[in-house]
Amino acid sequence: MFSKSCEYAIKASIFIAQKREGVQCVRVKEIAKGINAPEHFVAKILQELSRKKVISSMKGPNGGFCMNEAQINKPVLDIVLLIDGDGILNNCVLGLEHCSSSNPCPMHLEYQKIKLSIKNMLEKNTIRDFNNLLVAKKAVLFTN
Amino acid sequence: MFSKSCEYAIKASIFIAQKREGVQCVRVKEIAKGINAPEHFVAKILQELSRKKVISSMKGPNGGFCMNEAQINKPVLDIVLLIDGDGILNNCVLGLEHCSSSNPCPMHLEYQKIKLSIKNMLEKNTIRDFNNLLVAKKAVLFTN
DNA sequence: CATAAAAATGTTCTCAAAGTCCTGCGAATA
DNA sequence: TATTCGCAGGACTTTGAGAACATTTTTATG
Repeated sequence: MFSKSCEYAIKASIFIAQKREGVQCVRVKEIAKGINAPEHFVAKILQELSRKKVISSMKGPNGGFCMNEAQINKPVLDIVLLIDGDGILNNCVLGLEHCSSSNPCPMHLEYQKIKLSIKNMLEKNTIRDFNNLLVAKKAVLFTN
Repeated sequence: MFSKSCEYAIKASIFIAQKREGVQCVRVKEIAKGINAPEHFVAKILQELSRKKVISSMKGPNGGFCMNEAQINKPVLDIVLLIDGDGILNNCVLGLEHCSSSNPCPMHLEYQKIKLSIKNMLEKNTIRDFNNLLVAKKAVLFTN
């Protein structure tokens, strides 16, 4: 479904939202541990998210990554589009180059419904929504 | 969604179902052309499908691949499970090793619905269903 | 101002999936 | 029974995502 990068991006964002108390920043190392992901790889993804203003960053001592209210309230779709592009919403399920309702592959019509429900789900759920589940101990970000 | 192998497997199966008039076989070369895929790679996938009885094969002159009635009436899910495994139905959307309703990732509940609709779609649609669209000229297997 | 901490940047390494190539073997038919 | 066509299947190459490493830049603070 998502690329590894995108999985990490989503998990990292939720993790930052969760740890963010006040304006405090979270360091890469802590994030990587918290979501059980390779540190350097996560660092690179966070840079990308930061450059595109999906999250914020502070250099220097006590620096790290953080999110403001507006960022926390963004739909998860924003992250997905940024990291994986819109392929998940547009690509043909059978890999045809030009597959559309006017020139569909055999599975197009059926798969269109799936894509819509995916889009819907990613649009209506924000980082905050998923973070709330975490805070309420109704979900976890990593397992052993 | 699917691996390239799986895309080719589905397209090839639909193509064979479509070309199959009577008991005639379709050669690899023709299949590869018809679904716009690398011939040798398709050959390998078709061997796999044939070994697992999802399609049939005939050696020698006028040989090739074909499908009987029972095979054509199988749900597409059979092919997907054979080539890609059940990951598409079971894997965690955020890549957690042990993600379940009793120990869910934040997106688990929402994504569960998507997975169910995918399973449903792949179960209720047979090769024949998709082939029918092709025959009715309401779909194509490759584009330029 | 010096120093240390942490993000930013860019390069390189690794590995599995995708794709290609090659040779052997079996079946059909003239 | 020999010849031809096409499957069987292993081995190899390519490609790109994922991951690790090294260096630079920025900033807080003593």
